[in-house]
Amino acid sequence: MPKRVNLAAQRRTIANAAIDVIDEAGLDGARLRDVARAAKVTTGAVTHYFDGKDAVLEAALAEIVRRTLERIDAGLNLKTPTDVHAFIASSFASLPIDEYSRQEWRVWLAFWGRAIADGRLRAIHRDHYEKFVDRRIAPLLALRVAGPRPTRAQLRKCADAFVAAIDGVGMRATLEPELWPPKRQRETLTDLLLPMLTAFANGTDVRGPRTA
Amino acid sequence: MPKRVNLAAQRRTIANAAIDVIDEAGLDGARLRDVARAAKVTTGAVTHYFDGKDAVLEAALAEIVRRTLERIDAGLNLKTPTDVHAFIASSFASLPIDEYSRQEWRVWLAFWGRAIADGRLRAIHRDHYEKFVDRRIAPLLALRVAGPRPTRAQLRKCADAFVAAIDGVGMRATLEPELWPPKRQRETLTDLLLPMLTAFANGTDVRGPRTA
Amino acid sequence: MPKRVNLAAQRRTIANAAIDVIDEAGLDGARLRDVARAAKVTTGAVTHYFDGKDAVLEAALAEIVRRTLERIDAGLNLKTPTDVHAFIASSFASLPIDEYSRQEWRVWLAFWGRAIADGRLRAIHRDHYEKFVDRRIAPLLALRVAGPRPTRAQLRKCADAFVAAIDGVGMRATLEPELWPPKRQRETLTDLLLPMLTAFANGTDVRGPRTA
Amino acid sequence: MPKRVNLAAQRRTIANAAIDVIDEAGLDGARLRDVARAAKVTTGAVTHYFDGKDAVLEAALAEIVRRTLERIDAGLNLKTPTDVHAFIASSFASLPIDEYSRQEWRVWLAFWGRAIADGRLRAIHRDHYEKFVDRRIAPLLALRVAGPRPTRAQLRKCADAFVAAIDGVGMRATLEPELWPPKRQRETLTDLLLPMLTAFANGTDVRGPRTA
DNA sequence: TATGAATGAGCATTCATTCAT
DNA sequence: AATGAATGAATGCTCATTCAT
Repeated sequence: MPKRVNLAAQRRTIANAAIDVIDEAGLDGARLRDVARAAKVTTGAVTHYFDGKDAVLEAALAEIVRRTLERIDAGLNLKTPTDVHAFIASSFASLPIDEYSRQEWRVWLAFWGRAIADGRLRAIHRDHYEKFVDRRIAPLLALRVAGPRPTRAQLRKCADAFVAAIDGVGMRATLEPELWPPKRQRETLTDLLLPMLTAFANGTDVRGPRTA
Repeated sequence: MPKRVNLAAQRRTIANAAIDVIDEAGLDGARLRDVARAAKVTTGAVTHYFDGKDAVLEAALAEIVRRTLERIDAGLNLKTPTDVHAFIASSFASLPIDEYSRQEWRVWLAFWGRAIADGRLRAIHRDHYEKFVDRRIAPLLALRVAGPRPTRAQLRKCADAFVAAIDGVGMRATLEPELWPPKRQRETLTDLLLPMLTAFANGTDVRGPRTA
Repeated sequence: MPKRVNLAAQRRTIANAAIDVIDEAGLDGARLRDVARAAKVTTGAVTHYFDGKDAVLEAALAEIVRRTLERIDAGLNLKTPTDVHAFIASSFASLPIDEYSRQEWRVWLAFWGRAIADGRLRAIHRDHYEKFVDRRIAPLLALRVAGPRPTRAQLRKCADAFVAAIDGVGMRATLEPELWPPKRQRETLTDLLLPMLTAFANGTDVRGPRTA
Repeated sequence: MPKRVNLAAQRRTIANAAIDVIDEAGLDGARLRDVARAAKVTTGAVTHYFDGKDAVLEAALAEIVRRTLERIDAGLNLKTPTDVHAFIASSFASLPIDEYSRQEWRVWLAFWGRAIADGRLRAIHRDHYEKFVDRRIAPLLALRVAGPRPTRAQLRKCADAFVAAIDGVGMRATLEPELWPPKRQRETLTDLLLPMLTAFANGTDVRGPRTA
């Protein structure tokens, strides 16, 4: 009988190796040979487990997404934040604040440009944002201490804004890491979110004031 | 007497052609041959006016940056917004809300991934953000209707948050254009900026509340 | 006690599978993996029963030759044709006139090009023609109704011409199947053979008339 | 101004080089690198003049066809054969009787197997046979010394048989060159064609005898 | 005996760059 | 100044073969 291998595990190993290579060489500079070497397999093995280079890159992106969501879940499952400051603090884990998360951001960001033109990558992106937003709905709802219960649409809009703030700060910090230490990231994100979330928590986020 | 050609103009033509090609084929898929064809010159001409492919891409990015800033200046020079709503409205021009700005965003975004590893591109990026933030300082200051005059650091922080909000929304809208029509972009950006800028305008943006 | 498998049968199964694969993908496009799949065995089994790809192809060619001769024998053993028309009619079975024989011709023809440079394949070819010609000697002799008994050399020459006619028609029909339905094949072959065989039967095929 | 090259001539040079390589290594063993070397250009040049390997092989086949027809025309243009023996003798030039024609036959034959599955190659083949047959119509007609003027269909059938005879003999001689010296080829072809063409010349080739 | 995962050499192909004109 | 033919290094991919199980 031939050697029995864990197919999924091998694929995962290669995907993780691909992430390292992409981080070092960029999405363009990533060669299958280097991915193979990083995964300690041969080039033939890589094409054995994947249909080709595109499939490997796709798997790498999917792995990045998986990691990102895993981290959010880990933080959120611990305990649902009950006040605005705790909520904001829980989002810091989504920023590029340590070497591990910085790598994820670098690779994540490297895929953006390609996702524009690549339908499969775009689908993964979209899926990611959908889940990313979804997991914030419940915690956001828990923040509301006054005013009417927000509609699902309102929650979603609030989550959209929240996600945009993280992306905006995280992107900038990824591109200018030496100028954006964790402290600056946290402060900027707080500046952006605190007013909005406070208003949301108090139920004063209605459109009323804006048009009034 | 040799033919006198407008060197700068030719370089600009090629850079613009490069933008179109990058938009269509992606940063990786962009071939110098196609850039040449799009600029209606020969491949030889491209390498004649530029040191190589990297230089062409660099010029394309610089051109994107130039266009972006030009648009901001055009909007801001018209008249400095005097209230928060007007200020936010003036920022809408920075979002991917028409085909022209969408192309800029697509190409701009395509460069992010490469800028991480490429020092020259990163320098252009950094330069862009510096200018982008700088131009917001004065208009922001003009918003302040109450409270003490903000320090330069405070202004900069506020501008940072402002820029992050635009980037966060613009990025998402660029990757999911069909899900993010201009209206949704404007609303999300307003949700994010209105509370913060209102607080800033009223001078209630002090850190006090946070530590209290 | 180890499992007793019918070695020859397994080899035959694989060779037949190879024929199908060659017919579909061509001699170059034929991959050992596909042969294995077609034979419902693993790639390992194929290399277990054969020394390598060349050996498999060789076996496929040998099988084709075996089939071809088998058909001739089947037709000829039935009864030796006693007149020229019957003789010609008996040769129709060697043409690509049904899907079964068409496949044989396609594969047979695919090997010609490779046999030129490959000694082992060439040997099989040569062997085939030797047998193919041999089996025609007796039937040809039976046709002779007048004139002196032909020498073995004369018989062989006549058989050579006969075989060439079949090959010429069969090849053309294999390459242009839609233009060469069975009827056209039979007619062309008859046009070619009837005058020659009639002369042979009557003993008027001597070189004499030509020099006379 | 850049160097002006004769595009067609370069393509022809490469096609001829491809013929040599195919003859030596077989259709499968033919590597683009070797074609390039044989043509004294680089691999890049080969793909510059052709779309890819398939296009090179196609050009090689087309060149073989061109050469073959050219030879026929050369022989036929000299003077139209006026008797059967002269006609048959003129066809000897189509057999693999010298090293030059032998190479053509080897390469020509190598393409048969692939043409079965490749539409583009098949088209070239078909075209070849069409022209090959066409050029025989007039000379055949000139042979007719008695009987009614043959119809175009009759002529075509006769030409078909003629071509099949050449192919049958040429193929066999190509695969067994040491057994088929020019003399044997000529004799076999004569054995096959003389009775048929004599009947045709005398107008006794009617179907009558066959059904009678 | 039989498996099929893994190997890795070999291939076509792409494309920035060069340079004779 | 401008051309575009030619270069050739570099890469993804294929697939016969090997071999631990």
